[in-house]
Amino acid sequence: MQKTEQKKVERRLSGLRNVPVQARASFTIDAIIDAATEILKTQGVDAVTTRRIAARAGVSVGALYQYFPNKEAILMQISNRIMDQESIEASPELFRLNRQSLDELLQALFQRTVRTEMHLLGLGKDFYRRYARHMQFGRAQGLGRGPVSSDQLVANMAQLLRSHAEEVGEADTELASFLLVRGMRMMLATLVEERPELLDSPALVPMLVRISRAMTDFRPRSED
Amino acid sequence: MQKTEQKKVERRLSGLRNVPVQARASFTIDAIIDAATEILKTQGVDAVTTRRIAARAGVSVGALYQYFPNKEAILMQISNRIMDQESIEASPELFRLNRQSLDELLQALFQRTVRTEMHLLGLGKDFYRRYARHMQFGRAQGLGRGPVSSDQLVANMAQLLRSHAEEVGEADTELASFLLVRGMRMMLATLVEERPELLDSPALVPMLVRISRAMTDFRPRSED
DNA sequence: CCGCTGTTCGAGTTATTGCTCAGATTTACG
DNA sequence: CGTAAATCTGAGCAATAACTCGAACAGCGG
Repeated sequence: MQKTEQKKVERRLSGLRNVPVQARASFTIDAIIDAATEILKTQGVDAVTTRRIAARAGVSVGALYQYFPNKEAILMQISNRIMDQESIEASPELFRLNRQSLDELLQALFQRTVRTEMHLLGLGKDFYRRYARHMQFGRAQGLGRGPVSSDQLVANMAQLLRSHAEEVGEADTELASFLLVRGMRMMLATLVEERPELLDSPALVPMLVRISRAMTDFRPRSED
Repeated sequence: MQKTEQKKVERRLSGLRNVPVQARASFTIDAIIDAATEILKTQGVDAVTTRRIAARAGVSVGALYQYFPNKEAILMQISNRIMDQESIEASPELFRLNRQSLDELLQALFQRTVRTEMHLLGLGKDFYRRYARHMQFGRAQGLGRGPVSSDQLVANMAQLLRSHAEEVGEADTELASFLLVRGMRMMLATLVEERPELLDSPALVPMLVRISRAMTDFRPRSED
């Protein structure tokens, strides 16, 4: 009883069905994820079936369902792993820039975003659209420590904007932070997906900075 | 032979398998689309099966495959119809603003975009993500007459920007127009999808105008 | 009213899928 | 070495899907 309850809680957190206790089980899980990723890359989402995953991973279908409640969970796990990995890599840099120039922080954030989206897109367009793109970050991409949802990230950005009030002014910080975090991500994602060659334009970074300013700078315009 | 070739061409253009010549066939096609739309709205994409569509439309599966090469084509047709309809509605207004203020044109464009995305999202999130969101406009949303692809729309915007050179300056107009057309659409789509309540913020429209300026205004900054 | 073409029918074909479960196998550990 | 827990097996179940095709039916020009 006690143990079953415990497992349920852990399942919630990890997205797994059973938590592996022996080493070989962890290998199996990795093999499954790797196999699924491989099939995804080479044959597309629709080719990712439980049978094929099992075959490629060198295990049986049963083993697969020992740890994943369903096929979707595997695809999501792939997305999550990449996002987690990328945001862990990005965290130190962003944290370092946290209390410094807002522009620099945002630039770094955008650069990381592009990296992540390219990585995810590399796993195939269909997968990207159905699973990766809309997935929210489960952990912080910066600005904080510990697990942080995408909503939380928006909230953190709002607070950051308020703390930079002197160079930002006052207005709808909620809207601004949402567009800054989610909107810009989608914008960059579209760029990555449809016109990757434009990423090399020297005009891009300055433009992004200006867009960020347009989102954050609420001070009355001198020119108007 | 001649006729078969002709049909192939028409299929390409309309996305249909056979072109209806009698009136009842057109009714059937409409009934199919309507039925599919209804199921989509009430039960989600995965519930949209050929059998169910046929049943609800009061026809047989065979009739369905007479006109649509496969199920996807039906879903796409739904997307396309909405986009076509919306852009036809929008065309006069945008054309009228074409040679006037750039800001006003863009504002109108964004407003229309929000409308369209809300309409599409109303058909369900999964459908929106899998079929609608990434679909490019098959016809002009404005700025021109006749069928215009999304790429063409970007090109038109680029030209428009160049024609407004005096208030725009010179730089990467290609990047700017892409972000203005596609990027902004995705940004607004995200807003519509995730935080529709922010659409009512009085800060939104001014912010969008400022963002557009940040994308288009390449003149050297006086403050820098 | 004939005959031709466009249209509709819907049972049947083919295929595959996600997932279960009873039992075999491996590991941990006293 | 023995036993209980963890792990793995894979044939088989149940479900349902997309799509075909030969035959029936309806509209229309002559």
